[in-house]
Amino acid sequence: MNYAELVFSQIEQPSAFIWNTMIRGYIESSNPCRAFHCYGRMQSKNMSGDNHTYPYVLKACGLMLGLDEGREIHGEVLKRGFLSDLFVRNALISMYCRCGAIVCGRTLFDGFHYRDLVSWNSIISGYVRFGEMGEAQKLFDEIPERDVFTWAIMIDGYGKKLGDIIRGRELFDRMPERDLACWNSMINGYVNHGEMVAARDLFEEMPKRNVISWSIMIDGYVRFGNSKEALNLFNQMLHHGTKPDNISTMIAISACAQLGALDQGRWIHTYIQKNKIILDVIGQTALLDMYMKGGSLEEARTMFNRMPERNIISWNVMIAGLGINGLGEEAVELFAHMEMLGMPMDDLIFLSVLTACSHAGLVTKGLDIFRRMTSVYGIKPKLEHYGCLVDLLGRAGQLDEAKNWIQSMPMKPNSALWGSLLAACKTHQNVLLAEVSVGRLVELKADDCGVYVILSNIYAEEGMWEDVLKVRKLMSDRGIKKEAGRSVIVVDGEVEEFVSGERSHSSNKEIDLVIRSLSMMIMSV
DNA sequence: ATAGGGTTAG
Repeated sequence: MNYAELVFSQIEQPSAFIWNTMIRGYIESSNPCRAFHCYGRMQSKNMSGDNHTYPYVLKACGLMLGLDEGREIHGEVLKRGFLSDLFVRNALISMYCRCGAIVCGRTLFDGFHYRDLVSWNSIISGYVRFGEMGEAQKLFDEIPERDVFTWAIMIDGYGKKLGDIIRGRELFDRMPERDLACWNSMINGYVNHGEMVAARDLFEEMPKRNVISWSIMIDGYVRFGNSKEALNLFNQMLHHGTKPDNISTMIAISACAQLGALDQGRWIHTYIQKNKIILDVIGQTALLDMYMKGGSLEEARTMFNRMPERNIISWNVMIAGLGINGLGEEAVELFAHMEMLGMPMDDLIFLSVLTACSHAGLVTKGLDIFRRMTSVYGIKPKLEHYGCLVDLLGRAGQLDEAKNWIQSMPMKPNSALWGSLLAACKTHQNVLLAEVSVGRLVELKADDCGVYVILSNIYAEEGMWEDVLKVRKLMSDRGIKKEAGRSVIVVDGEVEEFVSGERSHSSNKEIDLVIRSLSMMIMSV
């Protein structure tokens, strides 16, 4: 497109066809705003659009959700008598439907008797987009003939999160011939409803797959917490010879991040570079996150420093990661840098920086940031922020101060908050507050083994042996057991999950795995 | 030329 712009700028008087080509180019490179702007330039050069221009420009308006701009074009269409053109009319209907002005689209649809399948499909898709399946179904029943688009639009609508997947499947089974997009829509419908087994069945059954089919499945597994299967599927996709694109690689990276699968993540990163896949900020942030979650602070730093564009989430990943790795000072510095740049702030960034403060024992700094959060940025602290504050004060031994915050906070403390207070009580030997915390944890049904171990340790240190025994007995009465640590690595292209204290792997392979995953194990504990 | 399929990260 850059090259096209260069050539275009050298043409003295571009024809309408050339203008149209430029506008189409912007749309195809997902730049509808520039497409619209290009049309503006065309007009300012006293070039008027032809019957091909309007559908393009209207599509741009629809894509950028520019209802006002779309109305403007509508006016011109009327003025120049293009409303009799079916293509232009359909484009107007589609524009209104995309922008949410379905009534306007419907008026146009009803106002003319010359309609084709595109008119019908456009208006049906408008109702589908805004969840009005009833009206969509009505039109679907009235339509004189249907093509593969018509069916696909309906299947897609029923496959939405709140849609009726059963009816979607009925349509899918009824339709005369299915193309790839229909299969993908149906599978995506199951994924949206969390029915991964049904999705997988269809996926295995479908005659042909493309990168979108694979992405839908891989994304589904990531979304429902089965990143291990997501990575297996991603590897299968490569094996099948389907080339991943920016979206599918990004999904795979987030799977790696979720698993802490650093090696596989690195491999994908290299693959991206080798195959000249262009990742946007989001994809790059996913990589950054993957390195952070994989514990490679150095690679994360390099990634962050080389990013041409960073948004609040990129900063957040960095600040949170530094904090978790004990580099609170650096996290706070980064946060200060953000403030200096006048970056927009949200509640999550404060959560990260407060966590960093508490891990590094930066009490004064943390309190200051907490105060500025409301006074300067107008962000109301949530339960999690109070949790950070309590953690911060607790770790620093200011247990009474922590207790005061708990008492004055406007919401009910949760188990994480009591848990962190309990941990602080252990560090700073406070039996009374520890007992209160355990009491609350029991109330919240969050009394796992760690809670009792801590409590009995506190008693032990105070020499309160009877209480120690009481706790131990309570534990066995309640059948509380120690939970296993988990970690995941990739061996010979297979994703393996590890559960410490469990012998699920064959013995010689297991030894190999143990050696190769030692560092992962340490990190996951 | 206008209508349908994966949009994501903390």
